[in-house]
Amino acid sequence: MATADKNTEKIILEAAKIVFLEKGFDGSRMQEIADKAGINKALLHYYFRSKEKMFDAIFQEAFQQFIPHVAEIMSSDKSLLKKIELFVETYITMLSEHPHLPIFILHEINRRPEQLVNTIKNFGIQPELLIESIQKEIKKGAIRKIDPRQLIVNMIGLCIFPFAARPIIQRIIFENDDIQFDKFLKARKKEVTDFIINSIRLP
Amino acid sequence: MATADKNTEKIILEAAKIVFLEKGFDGSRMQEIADKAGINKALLHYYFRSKEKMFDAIFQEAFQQFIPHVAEIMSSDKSLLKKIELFVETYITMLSEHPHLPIFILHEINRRPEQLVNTIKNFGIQPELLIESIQKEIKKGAIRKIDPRQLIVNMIGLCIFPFAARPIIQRIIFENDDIQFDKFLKARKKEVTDFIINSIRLP
DNA sequence: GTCTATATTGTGATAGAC
DNA sequence: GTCTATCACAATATAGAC
Repeated sequence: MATADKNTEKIILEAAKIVFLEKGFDGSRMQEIADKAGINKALLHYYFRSKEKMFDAIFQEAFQQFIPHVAEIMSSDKSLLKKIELFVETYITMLSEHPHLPIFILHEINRRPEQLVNTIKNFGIQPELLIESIQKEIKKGAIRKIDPRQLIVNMIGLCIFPFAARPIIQRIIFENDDIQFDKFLKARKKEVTDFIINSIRLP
Repeated sequence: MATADKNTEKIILEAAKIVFLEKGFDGSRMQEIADKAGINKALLHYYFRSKEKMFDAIFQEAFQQFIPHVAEIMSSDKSLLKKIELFVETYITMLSEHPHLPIFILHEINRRPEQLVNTIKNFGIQPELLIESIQKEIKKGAIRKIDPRQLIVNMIGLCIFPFAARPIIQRIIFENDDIQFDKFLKARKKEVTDFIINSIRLP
């Protein structure tokens, strides 16, 4: 694992990320992270002082990835259909590359909401921008009347849920076939886009 | 907590359920469960032998609740609109009463998929029934062409996601206001129903 | 910076009295 | 059935040599 040239801190962070994302804070062991990084436990503490501080570093990075950076997409001058298509496409692609992200973030935030909420605040997420941009579309008469917050939750939920529930869905619907499920995810990009577009078009 | 008349096993199970659902298996402590049940640790082992066996009892019950018992609803002779409305209404109401259920199930299954999948198998969930019933609607020309599996995932995801992501949504969109968020959930029943109906109606 | 050895506390589980 | 006391080991963290 200790791939030659990289500095130790990076190597540790990579190992920690894998373990934390798969097992969560409570289920992770410093020993396992050390093993995966090819070093010993003491070094972990030398670089990060405590398990919690190490976790915080990982969580911060993971959360930033998890929250869709949707402001740019939505504030561009593309058509609404294109915007939504781009959002869904981008988000599902990213999640395919980091499939553990959803349950990790969801579970950890649920464990320590007050504590981790500070981390959130620093990112300056502004849902108002997105909400306004949706409201504009409604006023223009481009889409039907809908609570923008409901729409946002729908869009994000439709993208995230299959990843958070993958072990269940794959086993119950796809008889635990990886390839089948991957096909399902690929098809899902268009499927979700269509689903959203249809649901907000005028009656 | 030890409310007089109930037998000890029930009392333990209730305490265990609260702790496990909030903190997960890895984050839960036998001591905390004992405290909440108003007894001592030794009794937990007297009744359940191990933490794992106790957890299994809780998980089994929780999972049964989590999987929507949708077969009855979908195989009735109500209109499709009514079926979907009933499904969404029932499911969101149940989740409102057990808000920790989604992340708990999602996280635990992700931790030990192989192990917990056996528990699933015993429930004899048959998605084929639901899939067929959707396909019938498509053939009738009642709804547009859509992969039934995608539609099922959409329906369930739209219901579950706000609960799994509640701590984030509530803080980012609702400035951590409980009442606002509850209103949002209440409105969501109609909102999700409309969203689905619109998205599958014929072009 | 990196290691070995060790301190210290936490935690699941059992023994045995009542 | 329920309790107290205790075991055995796991896990975070630190001390100190190199």
